[in-house]
Amino acid sequence: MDIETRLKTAIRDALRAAGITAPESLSAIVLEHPDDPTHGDFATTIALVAAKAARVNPRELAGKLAAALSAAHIESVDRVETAGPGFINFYLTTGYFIRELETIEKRGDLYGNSNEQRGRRVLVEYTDPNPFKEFHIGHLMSNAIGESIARLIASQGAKVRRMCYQGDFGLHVAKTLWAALHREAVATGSIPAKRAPLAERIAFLGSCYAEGSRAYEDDPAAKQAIDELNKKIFDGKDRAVNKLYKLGKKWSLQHFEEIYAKLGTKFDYYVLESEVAHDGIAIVDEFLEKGVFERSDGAVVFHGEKHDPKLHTRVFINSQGIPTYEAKELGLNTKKWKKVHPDESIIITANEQNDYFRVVMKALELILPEAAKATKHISHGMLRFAEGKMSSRTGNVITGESLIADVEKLVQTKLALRDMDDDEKKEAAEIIAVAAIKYSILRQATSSDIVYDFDTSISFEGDSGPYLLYTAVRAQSVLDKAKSEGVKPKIEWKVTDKREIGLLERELVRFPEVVARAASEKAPHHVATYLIGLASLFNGWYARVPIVAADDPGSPYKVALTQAVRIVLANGLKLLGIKVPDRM
RNA sequence: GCUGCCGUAGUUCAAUGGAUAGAACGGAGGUUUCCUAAACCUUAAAUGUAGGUUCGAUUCCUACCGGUGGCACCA
Repeated sequence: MDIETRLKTAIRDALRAAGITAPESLSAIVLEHPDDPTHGDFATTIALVAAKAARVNPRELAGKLAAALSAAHIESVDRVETAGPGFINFYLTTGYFIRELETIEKRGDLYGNSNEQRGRRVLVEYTDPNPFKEFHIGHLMSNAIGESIARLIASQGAKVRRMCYQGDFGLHVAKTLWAALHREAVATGSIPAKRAPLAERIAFLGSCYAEGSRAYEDDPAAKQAIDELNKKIFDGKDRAVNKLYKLGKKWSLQHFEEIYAKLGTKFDYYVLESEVAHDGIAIVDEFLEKGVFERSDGAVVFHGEKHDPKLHTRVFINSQGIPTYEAKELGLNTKKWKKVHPDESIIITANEQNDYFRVVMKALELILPEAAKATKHISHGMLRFAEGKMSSRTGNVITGESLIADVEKLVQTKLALRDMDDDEKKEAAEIIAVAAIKYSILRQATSSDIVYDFDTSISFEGDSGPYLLYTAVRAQSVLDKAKSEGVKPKIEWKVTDKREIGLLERELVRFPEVVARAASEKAPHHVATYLIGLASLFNGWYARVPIVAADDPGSPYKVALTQAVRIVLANGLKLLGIKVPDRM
């Protein structure tokens, strides 16, 4: 039984003994860590909450409960005190912390994991870039958040599967291909050769998309031509169009694969929109007959507002018979259900899709209620410029790979003076750059926007990814020194020691609790916030205390503590999808 | 117009309804014969406005103000 369960059980027993109706579920008993360490390791406000119903003085009730809790001699609890208006504070024993430190060393890279979600199957869909369009920094955001949530859930014992849904169908493809064909026709540019570097071919597609989008909005003739081309692509009967379509798609997917590798994501499933489009139509047709969908102006629509006034009408099949994003979403989700049958199906997108998802999920609820029930849409904020929204339609975007490359260059200048060879520097620069970017995304709650500014968004100091890496690397170099000087880490504690369990030890042992919370709330920023606090405590301690000294009897313990810090930092960073370089 | 989300130091972010609102950057001042100064130490600085619920509100409710997203054939 863990310490929190022991405390909560004891609190419930004490309440009952005091003649107060105690909550049946332990989760209703709230334990917190006081901000001020002199208030103990755990505190509960149960006396404040229960006092009113019982019509007693909260301070008296707290005193009564504390006396009972004291008398109960809870394992690992040193003493119980009351404070303020009726707080009950618990102080843990030295032995508790020493045993936890031993657990860290013993469990190593498994420390922080649990079996809380064993047996559950969870599917996470994220990143979702579209072939023929750029992989922009919004996709970077979805990837960082999705990857971290996947790792967090897996750390709690669930079987996690990752899915990437890529939009290879739809108007954006027609716009891009139209511009490519148009350029050839008017001889203003030609399609790059196969031998051209991939980056050049991708840039070509991006500029075609921007050109096609402008034409679609400004030129009615072009709009008509693009709509017709969209139909041709969907029908798949025009050989020339098919050939160009397949080529562009291949380039895009190849390009995305390079980025996933750099970011450290491995998908279990790739689903293309073209694979679910026909299923989507079939579903909509079937439920059109059953009355879920209706015809309107030649299109097939779902009147969301008929089910919930907060919802609105959306088109599922347009008047040309082509399925929209909505119909494809239904095809995708029924496919997920058949293929993976998850207990929980998580979809991560930008929050501009919130209202869209509410409508589509309502439709799914009427079609496949079990699947709708298991599905959870998590949205993240937008990466935006101070001046406004980023849009690939206008070409006003920052691509994922250019951002990584720019940050890498900056990191290289900082590594210049280090005594490392070029390959080592290059490898470290890539790891550090990805860490800096991912951390800047994961440090805050996923729902809020990030206003992007290269100079301030990607930080190397203070509350940043590189700070965490630097701390982990520094801890490693202390461990290396200990090894070379023959100081072996040893967790030992004698009653006669004058040392005290410090803030560093107290913070270290809270890691599993933080991970559990981050996993259940699907909120990676809890891990990020925790790691910064831990790193800061370690750095402060490091600056004050010499760790490695052969003639210091306390040295083996301090080396062991350093090792525990290194383990927890590395494990936490891994949950954020961040690797630690050997040196930096 | 209807509707969703968000307003915390100069700036970017934290804070399961609890004790003195916590960091980072930037500002001011300091630390390197010693394990990586991408570090450390000291210091000034904040809950949009008005009500309400509560023993207790940054957190919940209402209104207003400001920002941002969505609202029919894009994704």
